[in-house]
Amino acid sequence: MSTIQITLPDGSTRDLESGATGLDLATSIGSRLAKAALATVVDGAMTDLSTPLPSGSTVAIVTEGTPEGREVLRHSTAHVMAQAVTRLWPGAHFAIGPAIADGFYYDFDLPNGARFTDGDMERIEAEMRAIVKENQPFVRSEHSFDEGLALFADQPFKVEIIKSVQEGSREDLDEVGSASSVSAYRNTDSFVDLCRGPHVPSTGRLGHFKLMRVAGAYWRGDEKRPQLQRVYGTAWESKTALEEHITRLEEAEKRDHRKLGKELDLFSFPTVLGPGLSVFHPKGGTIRRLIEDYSRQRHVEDGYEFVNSPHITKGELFETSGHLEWFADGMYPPMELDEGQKYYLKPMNCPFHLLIFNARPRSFRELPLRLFEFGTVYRYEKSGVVHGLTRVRGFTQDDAHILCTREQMHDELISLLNFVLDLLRDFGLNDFYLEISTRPPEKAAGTQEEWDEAEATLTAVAQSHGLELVLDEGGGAFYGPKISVQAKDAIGRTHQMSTIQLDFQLPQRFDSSYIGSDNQRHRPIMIHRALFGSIERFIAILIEHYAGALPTWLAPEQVRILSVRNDHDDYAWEVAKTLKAKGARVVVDEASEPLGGRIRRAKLEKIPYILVVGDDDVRERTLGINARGSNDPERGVGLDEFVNRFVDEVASHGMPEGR
RNA sequence: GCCUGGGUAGCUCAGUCGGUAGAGCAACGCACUCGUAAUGCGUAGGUCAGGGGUUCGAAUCCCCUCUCAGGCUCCA
Repeated sequence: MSTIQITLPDGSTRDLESGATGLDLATSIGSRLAKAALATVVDGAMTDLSTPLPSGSTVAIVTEGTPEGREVLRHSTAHVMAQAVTRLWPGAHFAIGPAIADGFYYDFDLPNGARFTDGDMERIEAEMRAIVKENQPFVRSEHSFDEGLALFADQPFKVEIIKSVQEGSREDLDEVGSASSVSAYRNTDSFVDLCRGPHVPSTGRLGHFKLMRVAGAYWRGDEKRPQLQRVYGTAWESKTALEEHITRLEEAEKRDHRKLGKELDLFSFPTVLGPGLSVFHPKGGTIRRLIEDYSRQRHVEDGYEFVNSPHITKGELFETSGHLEWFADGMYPPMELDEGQKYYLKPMNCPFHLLIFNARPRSFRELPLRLFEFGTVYRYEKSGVVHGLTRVRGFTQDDAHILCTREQMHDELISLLNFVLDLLRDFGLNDFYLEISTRPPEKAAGTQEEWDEAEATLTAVAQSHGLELVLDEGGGAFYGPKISVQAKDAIGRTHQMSTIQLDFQLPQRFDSSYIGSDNQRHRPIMIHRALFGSIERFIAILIEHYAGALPTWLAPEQVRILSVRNDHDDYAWEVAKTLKAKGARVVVDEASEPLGGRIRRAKLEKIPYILVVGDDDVRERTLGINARGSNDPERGVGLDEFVNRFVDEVASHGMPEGR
């Protein structure tokens, strides 16, 4: 018997009998590894544990609990679900079933137009558990295209995939395995699925899964093609990992800004207004005012000019800008006046800012001109897409347009990105990465040099911040490249925050120009930028980031003072007066009901500081401090000491020290 | 826009087989005056999302509309 030599990831080598598989390799290393093994990576490509290893290859064992291991496990679980569905609904067609973040899905088309209901989830799960118990093997086979078409003759979606690969489409290569043949995995005589693999050795290796929901999904993601039913599930390597995942979902749900917005009385969506239209209540309005005030202050410091524009305009403006040509679907239909004049609600502020620029001849000496506005815009989002404050039909952008010369573009972008990151950090968002969208391959406004310079500058600036940079090749709009700042929140979700977009197009459409030092007219470059994106969305992200416990400087109510008995009320009001003189937002809650109940209510409202004043405090001019996040009140703190602490914390944008 | 599931008091929810509407919290009133996460008693609060239908009788069954949630598509 000949032997083969295998190199392990650590560089060591092992000799195995010819024909040895990944499982043999794992077994030769240790029984625990063999038990945890799910698949192998042979020279960088994932294969099944049962595939014979080629001599001289470098092999890594994929184990449970690793990202690759989970992917294999989830993908295999998707197959089990497809089998379960075909058992329960004979004749069901299945389309595509990949592993995704935290789980998997599979798309189905049930016979006779049948639909899944929520109650079916349990039935399918039970059938899946039976399949797991049967410990069916995953057996790989390779076929020619014709064999593949015959094998899946009763599965039209699979046939379509095979045919499209056969015709040279690369889109479905991942499903099939290669451009010259198709691979399939068989679990039983009656269930086989087209698949690239790899899979776990047998269904007995699975089991820690849960079906989450059913949803409609278009075949091929195309709105015009039939809608299939997608079943989502989550799957993990152990019961503990599954439970932890469920707990994380519950945690995210607790942070949901729509839920907290209601509980904390910040904003609402009165149904009489229509979908995607919000009202801010006093507390939410306070948060909003604080965010806007701070933003205004920073913009003044950074050399922005404040402008203002109306919410409606004649259609001509958006004809000039091109919005009516390209973006009409996203706009509210026009209001038509008696004379036939059409007025539109504005979906964007940029054309107005260009009118301001164009209002009189501009000199190069005025550039860069930075025009800022909290501009409220209206977009007719499709009814199914509105979501809390993050996707609405009426919202306010912290919108600015910078008009500058091409020579100024570089420095302007550098200072702009610094400004953005600095501002976001002031709100406690610290974990960023950047995404750069570059020149689209087909048509693009502006010269190649302008694009190159803009892209190089954006890249250099991003790198100078040491931030992770994701390239969105060719993803820019035709009128200019874009950089967007993605921020990770406290539980690791990413949100698109700021966008900085260069525009080589709009100044041309509006025939904007400035007079250069050469006494000639020149076309300015325009930079669109919104740092919060929209204030509504930014508030939503902050609420979720902080789980509603906003830092003291942003808390609508910062301090609540509770008197122990009514004869402490006067002192409570005196403390309130002292704090208000320092700008604090304070409420006094007099002793009309027991202290415990008042403490509880204030805690539920996530107020940063609850101050309790009783006999000792009136006598000594002190306070009892119950800070948010703490269940261990501090007694006998001097009033002046607290005031200083509070003022420092607000100035530094800090949080209460909940011990 | 499409698919699936919802909509009962301000909030969170219960409501059996189709038989005439319930709880807790919040609100309001009275009493209680208390040192760190729920004081007690009482009062009031409903077009069961809206409209239509079936029925002796509808929160409950059927249809339409509105709206919300989760997805899909979309997000220049």
